[in-house]
Amino acid sequence: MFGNNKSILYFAITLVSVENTITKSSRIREKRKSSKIVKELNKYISVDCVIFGFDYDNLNVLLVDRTLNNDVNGEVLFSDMTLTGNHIYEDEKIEDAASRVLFDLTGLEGIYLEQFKTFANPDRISKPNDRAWLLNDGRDPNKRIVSIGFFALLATQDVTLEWKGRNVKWVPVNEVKELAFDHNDILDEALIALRNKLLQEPIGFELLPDKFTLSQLQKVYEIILGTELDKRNFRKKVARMKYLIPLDEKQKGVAHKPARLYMFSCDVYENTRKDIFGFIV
Amino acid sequence: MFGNNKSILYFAITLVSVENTITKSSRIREKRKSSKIVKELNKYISVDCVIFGFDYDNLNVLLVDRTLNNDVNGEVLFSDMTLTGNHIYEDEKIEDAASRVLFDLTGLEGIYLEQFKTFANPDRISKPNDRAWLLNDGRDPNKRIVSIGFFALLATQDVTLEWKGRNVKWVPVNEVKELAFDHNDILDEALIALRNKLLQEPIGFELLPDKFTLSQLQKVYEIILGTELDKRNFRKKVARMKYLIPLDEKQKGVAHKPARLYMFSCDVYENTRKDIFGFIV
DNA sequence: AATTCTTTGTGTACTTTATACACTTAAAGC
DNA sequence: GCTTTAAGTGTATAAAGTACACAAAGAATT
Repeated sequence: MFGNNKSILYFAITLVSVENTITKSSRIREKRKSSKIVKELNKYISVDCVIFGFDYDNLNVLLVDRTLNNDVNGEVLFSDMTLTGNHIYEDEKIEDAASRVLFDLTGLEGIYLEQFKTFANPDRISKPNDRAWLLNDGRDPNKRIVSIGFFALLATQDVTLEWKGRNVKWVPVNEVKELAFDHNDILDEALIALRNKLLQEPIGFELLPDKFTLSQLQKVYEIILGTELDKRNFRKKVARMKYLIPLDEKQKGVAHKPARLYMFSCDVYENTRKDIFGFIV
Repeated sequence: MFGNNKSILYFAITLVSVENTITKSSRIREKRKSSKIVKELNKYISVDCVIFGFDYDNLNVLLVDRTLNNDVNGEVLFSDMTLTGNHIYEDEKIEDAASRVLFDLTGLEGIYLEQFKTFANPDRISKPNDRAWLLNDGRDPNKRIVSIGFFALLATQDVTLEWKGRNVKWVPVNEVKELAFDHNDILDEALIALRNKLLQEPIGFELLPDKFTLSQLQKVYEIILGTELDKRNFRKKVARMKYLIPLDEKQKGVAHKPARLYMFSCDVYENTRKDIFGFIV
């Protein structure tokens, strides 16, 4: 019934019609006008977004500067970084809150976003800096805050960072220092979830531009899984994945033999995917 | 670095010493005295436990009867079922809250429990019955409640249900009718998470008694994955899993050839597991 | 125009795993 | 001792995993 069914349904797609049928998971990356209606924020529920960005060399995570100044003399009391996140509006779905955080930072919509874990232990706001930060912000550090963790995947070159006022930047995940609150834990769990997902479903392309080369895709796997892969074997493997559509188009402006470009076809994937596979079947 | 390393570390374990080194994931199923200190419950955060129980024929889920009577004449206003769950105490970790719910219902500790998803959308308490139920209970149905979903795995025969006052029972997952709140959604997501996990890591034995036969283990996979497996191929596959330890002991009291019993060795598993495996490596 | 540099793109032999398939054996109940 | 029931085992074929090396394409340099 499940299992590795070899005679799977397979939709033939000609190279001519490819551009029409291919989207990033049927969602489109585009800008929109911010049409946020100001409503009341829920004080107890927040979403934290671990926004991963790939730049061909590193897996990066988007971090926000958190600097607390002395009210009187302006002296810097401490300065560190946090993951991106926000409290949710009272009538807002949590997925929408995560999309909103992402949109406010990147101006992008429709990018890959997945809930991976929730953090709600009573001691998650216990460090002095965290308490001082919340107090300064008029919040009660003794109240438990539930943080629902999402991770997002995008190509760094697809995004021009825009966050009014606060400093936000890409940091390679293996260069991340001590973060605010329990954000190191959240990042660690996001990485675990990302690795698992990457081994389970074809989401590697979400970290690349719409058109990508096989070497770029291979690099995604190598960097995130921390392993080296053989080029020929990797290509043999992806050749079996009919949803990776070769285009009649090549890389431009590279000082070497230009590679063929590929796209991911969500349609083909949905129609050819095996139900489940892994440990036993 | 990762990948399918064939020369994996392997601890030889003789049949003589097996009983000492084998536990259910190093945790012990035992009873304890309830030592709950009554503290304040957080009104906004709850845990819902999808408690799965396997009985060799079905995958069951533990459900609680929810009947609302008219205060005046005692007439039954409605009667349906819910998943098991509770709000958390103000100083309690969410994993501890889930363990507590489980312990209160089953008297068991140390059983497999995993956070799988959080449910917090604003419309999750919108059905009239749900609102009436909360009102009757002195709670505000307009306040958003975050529910952190956990699933638990156990063998139904390991547990004698004990919940003072309220009716609680095992229901086969494919016979579950409409549940309270968004509990059908939660159950569906728990099933998806269970299937994924079952294909990813050896947790099937968590649904069986400590000592089990290979046919019982096979049945776990068949029922949960909804597929039929070939007996010889299944055994060939588990023969490679060194953490399934054959015992010098056989089934008793069965009207046919008794099967050899096996145990899961958490030690061997931890020492021989490949780091990650699946889609690409 | 020729040379260098860099990355692309391809094939084969071997090993391991997956799949399909049927009969004998052990114990209990009658 | 005969029947019933599930346990336990092997082989042949197909598919996938793994290890490994060199020619070709374009850009940059001389």
